[in-house]
Amino acid sequence: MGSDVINMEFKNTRTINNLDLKQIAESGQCFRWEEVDESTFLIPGESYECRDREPLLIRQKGNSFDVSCSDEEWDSYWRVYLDLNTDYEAIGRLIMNSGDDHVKECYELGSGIRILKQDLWEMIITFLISQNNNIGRITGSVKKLCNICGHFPYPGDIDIACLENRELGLGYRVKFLQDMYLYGQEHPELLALLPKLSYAEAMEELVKRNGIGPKVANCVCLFGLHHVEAFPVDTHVRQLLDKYYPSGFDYGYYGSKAGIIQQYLFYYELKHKGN
DNA sequence: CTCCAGGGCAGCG
DNA sequence: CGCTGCCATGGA
Repeated sequence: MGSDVINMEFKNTRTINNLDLKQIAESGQCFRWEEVDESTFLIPGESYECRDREPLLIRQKGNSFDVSCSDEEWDSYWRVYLDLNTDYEAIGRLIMNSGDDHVKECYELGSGIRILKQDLWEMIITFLISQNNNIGRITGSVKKLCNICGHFPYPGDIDIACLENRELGLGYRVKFLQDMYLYGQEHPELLALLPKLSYAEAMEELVKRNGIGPKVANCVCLFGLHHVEAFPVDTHVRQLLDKYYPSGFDYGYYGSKAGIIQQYLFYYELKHKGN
């Protein structure tokens, strides 16, 4: 994909507040952004619904962003992908009025993070791979998975036997992916159904699948279905909750936006572990 | 060498 | 219900 960059040029400049590409790239929600340089990223554009969408080259200078796509592509896809329709100013005010010093510190560090609306199938597969794994290895496995067919493999795109290739580094998760790809082939209605469901209904449906438990399902809900009330608790979040909130975290205060707060907390925790 | 990573499952009691 | 051992793999 890197060779695409030399053939791309910026067509437009946009002003956007509360958006920091590098923070998002390091926030553990996307595994396929390609860092061209510290302020420029190449973001894959294909999705289950549109497999030939061009990638987005985007360069940040403060709150000014050079982008490679047309106005139409921006309005029909990238604006939603980058969650620009959500009022992050309001979330900042909510945090500042919370009386929670730790959340304020996390927000100070990662206020440019947004919850991306990524491809649903990609999130299902990616977060199946993520279980009991680390971000570097997840990134590697996803990249090698995409190299098989030149884009992220959707149901039917790959022979599931090739998932056993040790080169992919999937470990014991091979069975989970094979089961998921088989189910996706036999039940193509799943990807149309899930977006119609409520958060609770989507959770219930997702955890039926082999290898998807509460944490993976929450990540799919948060990053693939944009249920921003979803609050995934992984090993990092478990540790930070025990460390900073021994008497309990006030989820209720943030209501339907708790998942966004979770991402600020997660990013801060990751940063303070030397990632 | 052990421990850990954006966990979940099966097998217990 | 909750608890425990196990599941591949590679980097620290």
